[in-house]
Amino acid sequence: MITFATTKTPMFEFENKKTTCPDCKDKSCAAAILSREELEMINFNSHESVVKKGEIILHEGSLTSHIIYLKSGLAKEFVKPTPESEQILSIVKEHTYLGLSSLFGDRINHYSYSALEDVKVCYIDIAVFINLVRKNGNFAYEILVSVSRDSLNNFHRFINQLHKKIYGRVADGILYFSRIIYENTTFSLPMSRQEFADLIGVSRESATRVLIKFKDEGIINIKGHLIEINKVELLEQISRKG
Amino acid sequence: MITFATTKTPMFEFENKKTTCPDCKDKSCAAAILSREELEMINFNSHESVVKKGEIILHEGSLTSHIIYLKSGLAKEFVKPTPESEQILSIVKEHTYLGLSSLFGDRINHYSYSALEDVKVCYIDIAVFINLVRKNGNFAYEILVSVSRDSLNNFHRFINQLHKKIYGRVADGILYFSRIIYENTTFSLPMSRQEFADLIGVSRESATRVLIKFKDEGIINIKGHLIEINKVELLEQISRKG
DNA sequence: AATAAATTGTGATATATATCACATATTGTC
DNA sequence: GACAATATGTGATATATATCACAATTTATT
Repeated sequence: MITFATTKTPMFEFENKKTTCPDCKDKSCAAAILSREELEMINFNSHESVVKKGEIILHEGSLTSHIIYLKSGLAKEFVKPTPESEQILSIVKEHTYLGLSSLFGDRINHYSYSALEDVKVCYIDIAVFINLVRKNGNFAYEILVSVSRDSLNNFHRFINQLHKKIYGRVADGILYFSRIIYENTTFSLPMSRQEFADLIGVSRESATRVLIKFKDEGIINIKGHLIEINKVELLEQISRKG
Repeated sequence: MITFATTKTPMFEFENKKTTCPDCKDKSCAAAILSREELEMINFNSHESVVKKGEIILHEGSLTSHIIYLKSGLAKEFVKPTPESEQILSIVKEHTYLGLSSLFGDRINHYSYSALEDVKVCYIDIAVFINLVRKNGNFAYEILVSVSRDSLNNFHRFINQLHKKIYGRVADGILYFSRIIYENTTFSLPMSRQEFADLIGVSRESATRVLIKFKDEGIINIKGHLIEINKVELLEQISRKG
């Protein structure tokens, strides 16, 4: 059996865990197929924590010491191409591992993650995690499915982004929150206009202009962060056209 | 042990294999750790073929029946956002599996692949491949490493593309072929100007203008498809600046 | 509740690149 | 080798969006 480098101690203190891994109701699909013994092993080598809105969960460039599981809440995955600009790659929902591709890629975190609202995370020792992958092919298969689906989803969004003009991008962004994140035509945008612009790859002023135009045209209603889609089909058409 | 749906018969005839899998000198890193028995099992359930330049290896939208291994040559991975436009996502070198993320994602091919020159490919039955993943955690781990690294590499290119202007994109494109594909400052671009433009996400005329400008400024030499980089540091600076 | 800081929305202007048209060069087919 | 088809390079023009400046609004802090 292969073992790995010792894990690094996180810099901040953990809250005591309220639920053990075997009894956890927020397991990932992959974890759900693990045996009780395997879950106990994870339980013994992991910690749960609450991260407050706006706080960094994982830094780009840092060494992966733990695999981080987003138990509840929303986070944003982003990079800073320059010190004063930020590009948001995707929004991460609950029941998702953060940085899997970085872990298996080269052990360095390629993206940063921060909490968009107060979130619960579990830090799982990577030696234990990797050992489970190597020993349990079915578990490895489920992790492969996760990494693959994340990759496909994010690629599709990037491909769309690359060939669409600003109206299509704004429409895509709105539909992303409606369809993928909240599964509702009414939702509260969990970020500033600047962050929304960073997600869809346009300037803040341009994003605001188009949002206001969609509002003036009755396609959506806006009240601060609250967004309500009135004309779904029209928005989808704008999304398709680009 | 779990087994999967029967594989579909490929539409075209295979050439007889010249080398068995255990004796193959072009194995992937993952395949290199398989036992002789496991390699014999793959050998028994796979075929080798030559695909000519310009021919499609795998169609977007098709159902995955085989995992395809690029034994030698170059291919391009692309999508067609509209019937008359094409976006090249990446260039695939030899010793790479095609469409791994689609296989593990949802069994439908999300991208198309075509040969940029005559290539050799092996078609491996996916039931056998997936069975090996489930049974051999170390093999699964290596496949995870492959999928993760592909994902990281392609994401980085997309992130760069999204925030760079045209000069940075052309510089990136040239350096991509020099550093990643050919590992040489002199190489023959294995595609038309239109395809190069499709890879970096600009119009054909704009790509040509910048290439000619780089040539006029002595940064590169161009002779048809042949490109020679004269000022690597300057090109890298342009690449960084975007 | 007052105040400071940050965010948002708007107007004006600058600029980067796409698009269009077309001549020339290169490649493929017979 | 001749000819057709495709690719390339260039000039002119259109257009989309970024940038800048700043007033108004909202949020955070005390």
